[in-house]
Amino acid sequence: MEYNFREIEAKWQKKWSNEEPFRAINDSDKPKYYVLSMFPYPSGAGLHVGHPLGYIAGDIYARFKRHKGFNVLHPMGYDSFGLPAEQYAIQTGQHPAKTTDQNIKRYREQLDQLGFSFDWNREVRTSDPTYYKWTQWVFIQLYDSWYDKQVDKALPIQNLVSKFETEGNSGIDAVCDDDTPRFSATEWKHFSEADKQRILLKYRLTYLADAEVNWCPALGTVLANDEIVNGVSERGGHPVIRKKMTQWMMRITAYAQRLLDGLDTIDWPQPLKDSQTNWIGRSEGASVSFKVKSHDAVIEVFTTRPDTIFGASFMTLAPEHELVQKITSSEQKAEVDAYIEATSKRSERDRMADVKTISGAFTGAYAEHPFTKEPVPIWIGDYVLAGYGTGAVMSVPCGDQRDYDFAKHFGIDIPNIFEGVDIAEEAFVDKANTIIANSDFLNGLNFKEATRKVIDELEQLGQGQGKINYRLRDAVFSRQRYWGEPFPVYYDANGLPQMLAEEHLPLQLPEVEKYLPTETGDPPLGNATAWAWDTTTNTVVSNEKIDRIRVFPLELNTMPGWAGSSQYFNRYMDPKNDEAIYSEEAIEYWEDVDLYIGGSEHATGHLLYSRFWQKFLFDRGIAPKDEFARKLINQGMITGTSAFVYKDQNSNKIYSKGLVSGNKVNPIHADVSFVNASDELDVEGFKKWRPDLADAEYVLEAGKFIVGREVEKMSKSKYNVVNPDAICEQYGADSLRLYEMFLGPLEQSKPWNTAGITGVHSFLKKLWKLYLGVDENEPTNENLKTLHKTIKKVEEDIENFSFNTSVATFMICVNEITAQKCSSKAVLESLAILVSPYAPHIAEELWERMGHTTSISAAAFPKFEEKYLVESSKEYPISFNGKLRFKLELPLDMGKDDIEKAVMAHEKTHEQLQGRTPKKVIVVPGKIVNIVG
RNA sequence: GCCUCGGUGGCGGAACUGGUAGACGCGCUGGAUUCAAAAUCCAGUUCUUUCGGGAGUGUGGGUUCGAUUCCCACCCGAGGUACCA
Repeated sequence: MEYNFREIEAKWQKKWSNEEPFRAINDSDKPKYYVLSMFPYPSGAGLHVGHPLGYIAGDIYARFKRHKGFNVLHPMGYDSFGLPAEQYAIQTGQHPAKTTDQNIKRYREQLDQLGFSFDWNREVRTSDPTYYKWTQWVFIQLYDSWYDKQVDKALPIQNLVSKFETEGNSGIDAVCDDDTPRFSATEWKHFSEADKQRILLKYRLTYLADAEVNWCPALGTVLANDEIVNGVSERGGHPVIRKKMTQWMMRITAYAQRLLDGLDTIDWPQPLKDSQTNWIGRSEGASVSFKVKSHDAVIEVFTTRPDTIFGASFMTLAPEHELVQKITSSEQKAEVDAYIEATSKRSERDRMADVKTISGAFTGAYAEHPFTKEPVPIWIGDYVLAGYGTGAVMSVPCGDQRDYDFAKHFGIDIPNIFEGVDIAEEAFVDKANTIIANSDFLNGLNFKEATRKVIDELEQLGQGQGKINYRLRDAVFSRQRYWGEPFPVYYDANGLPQMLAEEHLPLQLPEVEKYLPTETGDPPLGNATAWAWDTTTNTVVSNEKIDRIRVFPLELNTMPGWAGSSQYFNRYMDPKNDEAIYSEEAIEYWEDVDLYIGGSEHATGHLLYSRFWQKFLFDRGIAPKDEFARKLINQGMITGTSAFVYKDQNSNKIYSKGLVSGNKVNPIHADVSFVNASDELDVEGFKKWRPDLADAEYVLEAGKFIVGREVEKMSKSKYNVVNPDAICEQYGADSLRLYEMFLGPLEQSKPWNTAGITGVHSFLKKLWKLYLGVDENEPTNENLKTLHKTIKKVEEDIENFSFNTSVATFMICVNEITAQKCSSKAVLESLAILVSPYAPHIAEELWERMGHTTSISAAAFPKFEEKYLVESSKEYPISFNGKLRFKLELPLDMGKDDIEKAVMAHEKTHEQLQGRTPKKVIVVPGKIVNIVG
């Protein structure tokens, strides 16, 4: 009886889809376990062999947990709003919903054929109105909240309004815009309704602001910082410029400290935590205000080195700093203007790429040093960023390399304020070894002491205080795109935003003729003819009806890609609930994700925003946990193994790899499907694929054409993409699952090489054969030893996410049991359960053939019993000076002294020693004997 | 530059708290079976060797009876980040 994987896999996939054994229930006596793999964006290209890696690992874990008696939630869905579908719509006119649907179908087929135990009843799609209703709902909750620093949490905005009514805002410590005015309760009461709304916008956790944003002209939208890589858009690699626009913003900065602190409470990979830490960029220091001489102005600076304040020999402002125009002297005006003009022409990318060139201009103005009262010249320079801190620095050339370089370049004084340090060549930046000198009351103090002291003194003067600064900026939440969640917002007669009431959600995406921005430069939703909100009927109506009395224009922007993915893990808990984002019972039961698996590329995007939303939901009592995922694993990338042929530059010859040397050649990618396990090229196939190279002369070696191989990212353009469909067709899903795991540690990146799959495939065939003559015989001790050794190792491996070593363990087990000619049902049943998380189809089939009528997925995991592994003797390695010389079988219960006697009496020991007396004999019972001397 | 992770046969990789380096698989070599091939099975496969042995986990040092494992310095590769004051 052959192992017919095609028949078996089709049979069980159908059965699982009909009988739904993986349906999770929200109420169970069993302990819960929530395994989640990051949901995919359904791209048109479908899955390649690298994509399922994390899904397979998650599926193995989910299946294992079911065997262990847990009620497992293991859902899957689609992050189905996004740019590619919209770009495609722009090109072809096809509605993104349509292409997205097609792509999802294709994804589902591919996922289904891999045998995942997803609970498809819980599928979510971010582009589905029943889903984005709740994305809009969370947005409204954010809008209706402010952040109270005193209790360090988000509170309802109504609570802030009552405070304003009784005490104004002077006693309130809130996260708000910098330009928020002070007002009393009486003043508040006299504000117009519109002014009240404007004030509240300065406090809301999502708010409208004129922000400097990253505008990508090619994509016609703004981008968040994490969507820009090396100064160009992450998608498409288009240039990005700075532009001031009115945008929805998320006040994520309110959570900066908690996002940092929370990292200590979750089991996430260190590199991921590090990149979030860097992204948040906390720095501790002081803010200092410098008075500007002969102007009524102060310059606020933030510094992490207030201890070096006596070394400040100039100040530098960002060219965009608002004071520049005001304080520049008439003599310097021409130079300053020219400099500002020049920097504004340089793109962000230029400025980033070129960090070597030092440039700047003197404003002609002077600040006053807070302590010495000496004049400090004020410069502008583009090395100071407008967007960080206050856009101004106190420049201490002896203590900061950039200030040092700037001072050297422009011939500015470099006073030395460090004890026993030479600054002739470079600045001294070593905080830990700093002793301050030439600094009045700070002399002789170290960094910590001096910092504390100077902050005290600044506070006395009223010119500064200790401050913590974060690099993290509030997140731009508007996108000028069509294919995203519409904001549940209309603009009233004052042009102020108003939220739709919860009961009118979802606000559905309108139909448009074109997916491009309008002629007037409005976002694509500006093309919609019916995109106005009638406040009497609470429906979307034609734009013609807009009267700004009852009918108002709706927001034209849509939400960014990360909106939908910031709460999907919670929505899975109760995905069909139409009354609430999820029921209280559901979230009380599932609480949070126990295991989250996904790529590390989401470190500063999805994973940071989701943590922010979760903390917010927690503050507002909507979620019971303030971190959504306890443990997270980043699966490594599967890279491709590209194949090359070598075309001679001077002739029409194409060389096999071994014949290249000495010839000038151009390597040309060959599609990996034409290459076999021994790196031989199917030349005829290749010629058909590349007709332009069909008439070339192919120079073979030993009758074969051998390709060169190189590991590269798996991509269409490198012709190294391997499709899982083809693998499933040829070897089956179980083989693919095993092989993906067998490649190496889950978290490492590793190259794909289809050739190796024959190993796991023949393992499955051997496994299958074992079950052809199952009998009721009692297992021997040897059988049980093999089995229990395997149970122990596999269980440990799964718990450590070391799936590659389990596969090796299965192979060893099957090899041993085959050699033992064991066909005992007791052993084989256990083995089938062990294998089933990895290769579920074959396991189900074998299980059924052994007479079971219920799914193996519900069977209890075999219990490991130590007693079968107890050995009576040990083959001791006997080494001399740490080098193994021979082995000696001795009883395990033999004592140290007896072992030494037995070893010393052995003839091979005498041979080794050749009459010498050993200096020392190390005996570690049960481990090793080492003879020294 | 900084942060993080990694470096072991021809290849992917294994080695628990320091204790027999190279498990398992691919590939390769030889053999069996076959008219032949596929498939399957058996044996071998770190390098070197005068067949006794010798060397060996990126490099150099250190700790130890003993180091792939711990410590120091360096080299290389991958990822992240970068005028962040």
